[in-house]
Amino acid sequence: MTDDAQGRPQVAATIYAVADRARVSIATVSRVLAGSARVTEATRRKVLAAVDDLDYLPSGAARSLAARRHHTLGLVLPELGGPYYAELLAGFETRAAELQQGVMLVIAGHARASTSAVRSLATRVDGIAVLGCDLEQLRAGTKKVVLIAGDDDPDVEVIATENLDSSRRLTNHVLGHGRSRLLFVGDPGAAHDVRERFDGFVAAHVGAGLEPAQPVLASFRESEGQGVAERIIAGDLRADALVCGNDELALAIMAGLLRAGVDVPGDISVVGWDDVMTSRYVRPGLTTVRQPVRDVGALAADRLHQLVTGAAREPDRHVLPTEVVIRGSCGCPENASAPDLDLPTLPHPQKVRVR
Amino acid sequence: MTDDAQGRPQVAATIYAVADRARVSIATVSRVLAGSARVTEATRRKVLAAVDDLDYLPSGAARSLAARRHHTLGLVLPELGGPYYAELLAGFETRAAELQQGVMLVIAGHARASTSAVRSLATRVDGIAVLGCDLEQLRAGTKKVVLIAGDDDPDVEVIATENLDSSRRLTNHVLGHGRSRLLFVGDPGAAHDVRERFDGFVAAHVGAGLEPAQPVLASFRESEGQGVAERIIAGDLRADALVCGNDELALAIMAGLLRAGVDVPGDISVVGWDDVMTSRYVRPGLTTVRQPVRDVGALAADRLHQLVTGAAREPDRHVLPTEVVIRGSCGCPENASAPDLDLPTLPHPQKVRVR
DNA sequence: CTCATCCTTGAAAGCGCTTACAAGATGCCT
DNA sequence: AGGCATCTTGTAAGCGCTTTCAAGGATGAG
Repeated sequence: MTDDAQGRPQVAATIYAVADRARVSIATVSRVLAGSARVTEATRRKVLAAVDDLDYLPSGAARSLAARRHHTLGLVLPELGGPYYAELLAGFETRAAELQQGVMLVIAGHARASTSAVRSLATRVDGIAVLGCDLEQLRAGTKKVVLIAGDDDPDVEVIATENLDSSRRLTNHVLGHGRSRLLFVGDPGAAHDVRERFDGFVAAHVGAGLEPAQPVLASFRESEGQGVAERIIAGDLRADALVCGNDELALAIMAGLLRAGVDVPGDISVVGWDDVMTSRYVRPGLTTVRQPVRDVGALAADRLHQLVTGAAREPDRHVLPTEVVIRGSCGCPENASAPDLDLPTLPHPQKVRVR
Repeated sequence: MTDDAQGRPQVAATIYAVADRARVSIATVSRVLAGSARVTEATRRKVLAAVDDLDYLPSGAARSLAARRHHTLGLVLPELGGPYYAELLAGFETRAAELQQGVMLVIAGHARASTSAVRSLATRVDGIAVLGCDLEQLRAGTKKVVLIAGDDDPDVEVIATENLDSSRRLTNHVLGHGRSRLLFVGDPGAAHDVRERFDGFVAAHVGAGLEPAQPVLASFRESEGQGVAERIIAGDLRADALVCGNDELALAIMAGLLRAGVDVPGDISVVGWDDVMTSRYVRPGLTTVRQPVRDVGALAADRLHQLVTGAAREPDRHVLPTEVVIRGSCGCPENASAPDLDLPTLPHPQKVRVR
């Protein structure tokens, strides 16, 4: 075994090399490294010294194979645009790290390629958390699964945020501004949580004795918001308030409207969902709904781990509360101090003078 | 072997079960699954049928152990706040997926816990890409390493974006607005790329025969920007232009300034770095520098894979070009059609009437 | 001093794959 | 028909660990 220019061995040391050097058996090395078994302090030190000398790093593959556990959790996300997914991922990773579990990420993107990606993911993790993707393929497997923001399913663990009621309250708030021609922008068929938001929109209308309009189908991208704004400006779509499925869409629409000289919220209210950073910075501030996204990620990792270790037996359903954040885009005075505005560490520019 | 309520086997099928069912040897199953070797069409179909019947999913651990390859790349990020890291990750994952490699993510966070996290990461991947974290521990290992946004190091692969020259140009642009008391906000000691941005700031001053001020130390968080804004308002800090290390900081400072009635860019110019979404939406639009973050991530995955497969032998250094994005916060008219403003798919609200 | 008891340590059997290597089957030519 | 090259398939030896089981040593009681 020769070393390279930097003087480090070309090939990684194995447990055998460590055992040899410490003059013990590989079983003892394994015990020391596992930390659990009873080993004399003297041998422990010998082994640790050898590990150190050789820069020994155990092979994860061999370990997983022998122990039948990967100590790794998988997360499948449809994309990584916007702060929503990043935040979720951060919560997931952080909790997983606390549980000493690694995290493998798959961005599902196009269904074709992702099927194989998810299958291959399943070969290297103990369990998988899935957001917004079809999991039919997983259903069949023996891996543990957690569905994030998925529909009710008694057979599967689900972590979701509250949508229906907050959407109803948000819609009611907009109606309370005297608006009567509201449009829901988003595709209720695209994801379960969007469906629930639309249902809340409908429920508020029904509660007020109004007829809800059909949803304006649009996916959650800024470019689509642009298109919606144009249709409104062109008179193609008539509304005095827009309840949007997420903030990106709402922001893009609002920007398009403002650019064309439409007064928001004077002529038309716009509200969103997610409370992204930009929503705090634009004028008028975007009224929206804040979800505990990080907590969702953390809880997903937590439950997945419990399912894997057997600490949890039955799949359960968890719904985390959300919070309506009132700013100016709905028609409220910008400096309204709604109770949910207190985010002490974040700036809430309110009486900004522009120009 | 009993099945559970849903009728799926409790324990995953192995290659032996598949071989038995297809009446072939495990070697043949392996060959069919690898897809490479020469196998009769008839046997191939038999095997594939058995695989299908049994819902066979190979064990990643066994596979990695036997083949001495994990087919997984690791990525170590310091955090996941803001769009920068998410974008990088997206580029990395996407490219890795194209190369049929899995991705394991570690958020380094606190050094203490992350040392063990990175060590354990190293046991399950073929190579590691690191951003902004100490890699002394990795240097010693036998794993391949790519440094993202790291300092020059002939021994290690480095992927970076151009900082010095674009920072010099950006600073010159601000100086061109007749500003003379510029402050750099950020901590050049915190990361190599911030150091380069500060160096560019200094270079521009030197080029103009001016004395550069000491940097205003601040980390890249909105809360710190708040503090800087307060110091300026209090007169604690005097400046007619702020060159900020990133957009979050610039946006928070600008918001704080505007809220206090300071005219941006009339009284004071503010520019940032990164071109985050919010920078396009705020008024005035934030003049900043756009980096090909996604490409950086993709290139990192690419090079790492090449290093692992041996397609690349020598560590190399890659510097990707950046682009100054002129908006209103530097003092330019908001509707200036600077050449780098053409982002056709993104809205650039320009003549927005607010209230 | 002897024997039972408790601890520490080692031997060895897998975990589920990949991959030389070898053997058998098939087809072609003379 | 026999001999040889070619192609397909099987045999078996690991890959580097964990973990059971058993052996040997140390310890204490009688």
